[in-house]
Amino acid sequence: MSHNTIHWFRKGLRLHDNPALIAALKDCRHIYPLFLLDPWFPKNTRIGINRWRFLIEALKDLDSSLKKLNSRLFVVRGSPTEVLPKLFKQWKITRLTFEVDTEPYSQSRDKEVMKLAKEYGVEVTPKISHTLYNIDRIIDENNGKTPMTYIRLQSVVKAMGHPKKPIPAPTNEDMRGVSTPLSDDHEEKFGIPTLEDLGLDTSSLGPHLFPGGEQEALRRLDEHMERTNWVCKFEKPKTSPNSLIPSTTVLSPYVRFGCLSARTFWWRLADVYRGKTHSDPPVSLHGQLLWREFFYTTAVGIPNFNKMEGNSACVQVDWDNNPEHLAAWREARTGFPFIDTIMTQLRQEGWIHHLARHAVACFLTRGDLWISWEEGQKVFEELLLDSDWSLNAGNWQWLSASTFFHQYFRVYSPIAFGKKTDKHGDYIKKYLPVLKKFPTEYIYEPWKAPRSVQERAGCIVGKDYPRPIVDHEVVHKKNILRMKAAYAKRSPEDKTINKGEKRKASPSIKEMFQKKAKR
DNA sequence: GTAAGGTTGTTGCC
DNA sequence: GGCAACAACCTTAC
Repeated sequence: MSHNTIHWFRKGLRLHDNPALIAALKDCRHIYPLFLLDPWFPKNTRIGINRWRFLIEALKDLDSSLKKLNSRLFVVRGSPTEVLPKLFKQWKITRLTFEVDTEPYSQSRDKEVMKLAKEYGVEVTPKISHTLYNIDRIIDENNGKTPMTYIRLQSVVKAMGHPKKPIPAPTNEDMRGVSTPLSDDHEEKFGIPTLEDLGLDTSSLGPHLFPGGEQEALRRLDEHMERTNWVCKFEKPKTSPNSLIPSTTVLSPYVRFGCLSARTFWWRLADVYRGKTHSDPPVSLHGQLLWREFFYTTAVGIPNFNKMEGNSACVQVDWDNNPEHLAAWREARTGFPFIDTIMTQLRQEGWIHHLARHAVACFLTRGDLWISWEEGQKVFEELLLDSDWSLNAGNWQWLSASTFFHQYFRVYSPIAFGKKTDKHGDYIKKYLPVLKKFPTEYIYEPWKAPRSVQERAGCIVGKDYPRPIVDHEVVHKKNILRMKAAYAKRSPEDKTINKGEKRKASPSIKEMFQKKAKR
């Protein structure tokens, strides 16, 4: 049978290692590569302007790659459950393919869509390619329990064998006998909108440091993989949070949108490692991909993963409600130059180093301001190009010592931490020009500078740059005691998500489909 | 029940 | 630059 197929792009904005797309082209007459601008996302999540730009660029790149295969991308605005049935009818669709997405909204959306597809007699083929492994299987292989430590996850996936090898992008050979019906008004009806078309305010767009798209992703991957010595020696904790040129790969935004396949990344690293001495997980680059896998797994296994309440793995903390402090943190005016610099870089450029994320996350939550990690999660969701539902929630829980990480007495100093890798404060001077003339001695704590020094630097603390909003020395000690109290309140059954019976079986979309297909 | 280990803390001393 | 002390959490493995 010759199918009319929609391949629905959501994440996975790429042609390489895209098994659902390859499946779409099999026994296919007409292929419709589709992207839906689902209003649910801007309504229920935060998408900053830099993230929008990255997405639009990724779509443009996809369209240009599809053109080379004599196809095009169809961009349609509207909710999937409304748009897809119309397209099923209009295009006489018999098959729908897409990449599995484990986020809660995606899961419920896809279940609805699969129900509709059945009504319309459309066959559905979901494929796993966003993660290294089938996340449901990781939990199954761990006796139905969510792995709560990285070491546990490592031993589970080790027993599962290597991640699958990536598959190549479709070629003109794969496209033989397959066509995309295009109308003369394709651009008007299905073209990729500009940021202006979407009614977005582009005045706060930052410098264009990380253009979106698969081609850019693969180019950057090649560039980094050529640095074999650097790749083999990579140890995450030893990279610098405040170097002027990123000390890590910054491939995360590309992996987030699926412009780069995690499996492609994994196997390219394996090629570099082969026959050489190299670092290992958790600190190696392979280790970083496994951290991603870890948080994807816990996000599936732990209900209410992006919240404190109703999240049984999460320590329940009496966080303060302090809108002034929250705004100061978000808007880079805490009075701590290291913190304000990181928040400035985040807002302008959409990326900050992992350890810089640690510093500002600790500061907002258990370190200084005692504000809920959920508030920080919202800000990162908006501003980080690589912000991802599972990873964002997981890392905020980690840093706030709410879940996974429990050594709450280890507190980052907003003054000392940055000095380790940037003694002179060059990073601060780059992003906070108001402090540019401050002598090195006071760059991390300008409020300590004598008045004459402040005057010479052309920056009076309290007037041109804020005074620190808290006394770190006092407040961090107090907060350690508050954490101690929060931990003491935990009842024994709070202490582990896996106490009691196994996680009730909730079959993945792929498994549901397989079960249906067998009938 | 206990010991070991946990990506990535800070300070002060040598 | 290395090391101990600081205070002491959790999960896992035995």
